[in-house]
Amino acid sequence: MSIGFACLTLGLYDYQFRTVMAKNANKETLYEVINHNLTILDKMIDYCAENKIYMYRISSDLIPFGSSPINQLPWESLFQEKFISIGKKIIENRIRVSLHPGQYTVLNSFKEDVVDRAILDLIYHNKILDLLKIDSTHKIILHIGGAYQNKQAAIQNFENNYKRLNPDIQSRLVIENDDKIYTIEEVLQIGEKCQIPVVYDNLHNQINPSFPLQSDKEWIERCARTWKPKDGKQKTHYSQQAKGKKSGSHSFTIDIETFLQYYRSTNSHHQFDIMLEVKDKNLSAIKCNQAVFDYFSITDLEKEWAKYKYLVLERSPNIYQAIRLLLQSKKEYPVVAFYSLLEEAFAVRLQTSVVCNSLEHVWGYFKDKATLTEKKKFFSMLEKYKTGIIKLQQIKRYLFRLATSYQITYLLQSYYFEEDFIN
DNA sequence: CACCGTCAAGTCGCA
DNA sequence: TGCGACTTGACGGTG
Repeated sequence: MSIGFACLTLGLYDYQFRTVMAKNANKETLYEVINHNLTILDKMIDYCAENKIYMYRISSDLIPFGSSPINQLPWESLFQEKFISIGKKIIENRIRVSLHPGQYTVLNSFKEDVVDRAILDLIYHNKILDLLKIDSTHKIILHIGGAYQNKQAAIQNFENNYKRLNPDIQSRLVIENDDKIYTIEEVLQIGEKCQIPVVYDNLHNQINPSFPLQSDKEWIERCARTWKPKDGKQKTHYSQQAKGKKSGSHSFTIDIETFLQYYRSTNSHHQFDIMLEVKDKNLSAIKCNQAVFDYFSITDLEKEWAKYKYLVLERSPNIYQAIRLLLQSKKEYPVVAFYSLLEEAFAVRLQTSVVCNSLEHVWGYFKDKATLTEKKKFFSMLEKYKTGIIKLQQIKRYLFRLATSYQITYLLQSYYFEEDFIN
């Protein structure tokens, strides 16, 4: 089984997808953006393989306006070879990919034009998988849609419109319970009736539950029966509620203890795949994979530690020391303790004096190389940060520029400059 | 260069 | 009946 992440990465340099606004969507711009996005996708697949992450959701934004007449570029033929080579890489590395049309793709609408656009959008998503030349174990995940004050009629509408889809699309389509309208019981009834595999989403079920209540394990077991051999391994979605945020918001990271509890209570025989929905994306995917699979070792923890260390030092020198100690014995594999300590560190509020201490540590990489001007600039920024004139982001951006110009690989490969960690 | 409004989709809930 | 919220990250104009 596999544990994967969705669409984007954190802490990696130059892995950003580009988008285009409708008014700028001319052929030249579209060509450049699609070409760029396919290059990024190719790098993402490499990244997954290198990190032993065997599941990845491809962003629907891969081809801007991919299902809209705004995009008049014959991108399928123009980029055919690029798709094929990425597809080969996906197969060679045994990575399972998926696609997830957004909330605005509504197959069960009572407005014919909305349904037409939904079908075009599913054709677009299917086309990506076709161009990659990968089979029907690589799925397209869809929600049922609106309720329109008459759920039974709306469900019937979904079923009717599903039957209008091309069998190729049907063979790849799977349906999922959502956080507002369709519960897992309702989605299962549709899936069982129409032979559509069902993806169980634990958080959606938590906030939009089906009565009588059943355990995650029970729902997952019932969903399992909707998955046929041609569909590949059963897929599920897993996320945790962000504390203090509104219901349904995904947590920043996956709490490893909570995850393992869920994992052990549901997936002890490795019978299904898990797509994580979490803000820190690839980082939680690495964490959960390392916590579950025996093909990781202390060396892999050390590699992750190298990337996290200055983020930990800038929050808690005590936890920094504790992790150093923890990883000293090369015979153990203290994966849960390691990630629990990381989580503990990220819960610590930034304190200016501690942050400055770590900034000076990082400055250590430059102090023999930097020019006098650069040195002056850094220490003047440090003073401005101490007095609250500038933000941490600004001084880190400066250090990132230095790391780039002096090619300090160790820093450039770390998560230290990732701005999503600063809040 | 930092900051923040805008974009793009369909449904639903609240004036 | 109409309009804002919902959602998301990147774009792109402003200061």
